[in-house]
Amino acid sequence: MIAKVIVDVPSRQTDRPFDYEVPEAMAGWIEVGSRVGVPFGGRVVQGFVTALADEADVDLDRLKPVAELLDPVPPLTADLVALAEWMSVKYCCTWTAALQAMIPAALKGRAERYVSLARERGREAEELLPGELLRWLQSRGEVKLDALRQRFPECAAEVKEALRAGVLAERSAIRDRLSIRKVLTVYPPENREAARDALEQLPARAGKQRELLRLLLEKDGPVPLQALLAEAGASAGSVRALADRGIVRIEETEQERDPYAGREFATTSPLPLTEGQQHVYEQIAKAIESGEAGFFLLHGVTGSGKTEVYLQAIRHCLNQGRQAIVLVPEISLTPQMVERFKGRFGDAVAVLHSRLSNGERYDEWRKIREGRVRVAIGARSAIFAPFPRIGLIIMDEEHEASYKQEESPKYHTRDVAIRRARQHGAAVVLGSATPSLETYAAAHRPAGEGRSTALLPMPDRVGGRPLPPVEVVDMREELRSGNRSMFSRRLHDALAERLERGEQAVLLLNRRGYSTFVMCRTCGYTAVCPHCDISLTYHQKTRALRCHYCGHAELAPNRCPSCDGEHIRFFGTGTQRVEEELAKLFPGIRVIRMDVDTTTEKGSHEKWLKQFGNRQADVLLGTQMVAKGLDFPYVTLVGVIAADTSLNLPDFRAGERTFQLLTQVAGRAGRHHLPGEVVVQTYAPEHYAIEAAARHDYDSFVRHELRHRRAMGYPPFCRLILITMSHEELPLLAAESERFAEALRRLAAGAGVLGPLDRPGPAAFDVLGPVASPIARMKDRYRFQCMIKYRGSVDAPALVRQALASFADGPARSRVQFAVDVDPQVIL
DNA sequence: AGCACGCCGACT
DNA sequence: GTCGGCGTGCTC
Repeated sequence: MIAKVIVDVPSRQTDRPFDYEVPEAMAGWIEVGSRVGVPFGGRVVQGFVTALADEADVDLDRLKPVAELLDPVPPLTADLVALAEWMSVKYCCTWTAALQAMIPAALKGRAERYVSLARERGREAEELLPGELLRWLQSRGEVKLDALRQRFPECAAEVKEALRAGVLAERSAIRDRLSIRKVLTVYPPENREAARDALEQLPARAGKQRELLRLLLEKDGPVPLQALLAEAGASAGSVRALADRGIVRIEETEQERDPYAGREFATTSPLPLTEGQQHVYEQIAKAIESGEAGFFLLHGVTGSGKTEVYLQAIRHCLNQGRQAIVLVPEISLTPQMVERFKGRFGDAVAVLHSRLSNGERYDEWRKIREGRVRVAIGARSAIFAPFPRIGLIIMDEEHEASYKQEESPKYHTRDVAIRRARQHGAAVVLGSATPSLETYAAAHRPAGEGRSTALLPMPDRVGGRPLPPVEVVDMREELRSGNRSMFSRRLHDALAERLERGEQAVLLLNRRGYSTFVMCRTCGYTAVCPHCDISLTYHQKTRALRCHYCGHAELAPNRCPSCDGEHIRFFGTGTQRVEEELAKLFPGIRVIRMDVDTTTEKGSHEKWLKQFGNRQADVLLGTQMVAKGLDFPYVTLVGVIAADTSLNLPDFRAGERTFQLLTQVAGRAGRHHLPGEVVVQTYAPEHYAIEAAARHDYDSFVRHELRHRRAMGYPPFCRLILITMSHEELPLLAAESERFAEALRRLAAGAGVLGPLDRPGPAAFDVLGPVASPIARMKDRYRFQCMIKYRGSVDAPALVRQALASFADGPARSRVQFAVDVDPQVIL
């Protein structure tokens, strides 16, 4: 039998299946999706089996056998292997990169090399190797090559020679980054009578052993060694002594790292659905029952009770014997959200989010793979949950930019979800109060043009509570009337009122555009990274200037390096300044500040929210992360400090992002019995994104925005591919990128689709550029980019792949690096 | 990505 | 005259 294996070597040249012979002993175990170690170019690398075949494509004498099978249960299912191939085609990435994105980091194995003395070569070994090294090897048998290198760094030449001569035998194997956590567990004696006798017979001076045994006899099952020691105040030696007497047993057992262990989740039962919810639920339920893929846009205002619909749809899906995936943006995977799902489905839920350690994430993932849970809830990578029969995929806050992965493979979770649903005949529910324009367009497209997405509107809030009134404050007006503070009089008064009434406020600092750079007020000098064309950001904690892109760090200067002036200013994180201002205006005010600085620590996010929920603070101040999914009954005021900072970004989605953020944060106020209000400060009160957000008017926003997008030729009226090219030498890069753009145009012309978007005909393909990238240099490499705009039935990724292929060869020294971003979400 | 094979400068 | 620099090319 032959296994086709994609090896984990991320290069375009090796990104195709290689053939290996399957040894007899593995035949019954190896499957499509198995992770294997295979000899490749003189070492063992990790790979995934993508197919099994009877015959090889190469000469049999070139075939090598699979060296090892790494897991008894394949980590990937066959449909995931196929999905990875689809991703590599659609996103112009390697197949192996797509496969790697599907498994937890703990399984990203690295080859480890072992050496031992070859048998019957003792004499030669004595000649070649220093005596000390030889004796070390003899006493240990097989050792890790790394360990040997560390122990005898000066013997490199001798060891190499011995390896070459075959005097030292070498073996390599893939080792997981992390094994299943093993805990030593103490098993109490099974025969209580005998144990009691043993207790009597323990020597009088073995006090600790006596104590331990007595404790153990009170338990009715095995006890983790560490817990027992802590309880008895004993050392491991005394337990070992008991074990040596044959009274107790110590064994290694696997332990689950359950991050939610020991937490009680109040069980919740289904709430009665409103008429609107019921209608939506029935449509989704019908789609699940049909067993065919179905797509829905659940367009529901904040507070319309989408989550309850999700929960009941999932219940229905589970009742059909199928599994469900719930996707949420990382930032809104709050404890509140998790509690709701755990409360409804208990232990049938696995939770995957970025705050888990690698080990915890691996354990949650194994629950999925081994069929111990039936619901997976998590951020974008949860779309790869290895379930066998998915019935429902829910994608909450569908418009969130974080669903696009910004590293290769640069996939969009929405597209992958739709593809996976097709494979499983599952229903996809995209939920949002502010759907992305792409999804909105898909749901309003006439039937028969592309995928058909059914629109499920939920325009009413549960309980009929009105959306909070939004007041827009013109900050230019404030300035004109002499208020130079960052708080308008209106927001100031509203805050004072909450403090007086003992209610709470959420303040959002739209931090995009606010940076933390350093500038000299005398000469205008700003600190920039020596390797990248980008300002350095200031980190107050370490007083360091740091580059976000390459990690370069330096100490912040006290005087201006350029003019030696003293007026060098650090523009601290925006939230810090707001916090200071609040303390000045309202002495004694209790503020919780949530931004990257205060939430990096594990669990800190949860801690702050809990404090705020317990009303231990008056104000929750933060960036984007306070806008999403929070639900606190005493929040009656939401303030947005500067609504338009994100409006002026040079990105065609700036308006859409601003509208979404404002709508979302406004939804945080007055969710319960106390009525809420929202104050939005801006320098552009007449902008349609701000006006529409203030009126809670999605339709009006979309009409404006679509008109704008059509005029400018942007999605959803076309699609984009951004290609970034980089090289150390600018002239070479300029010439090569020009050549690449030409190659693309030639290919498109050959396919008969080259031309601007307004070109007549069913398809168009336009190549803009090359131009210098917005970040023109990164990690000492210059960067140029081409933007492709296309519409209609063009296989644009295929054209890009073809063009790329012709640039793969040529002198390696002068090879330009290409990065392809299909459907880019951030154009900066 | 590694690792080996292959052609030109500073050493025993 | 050799050791080793890393430039190119292949890996079932």
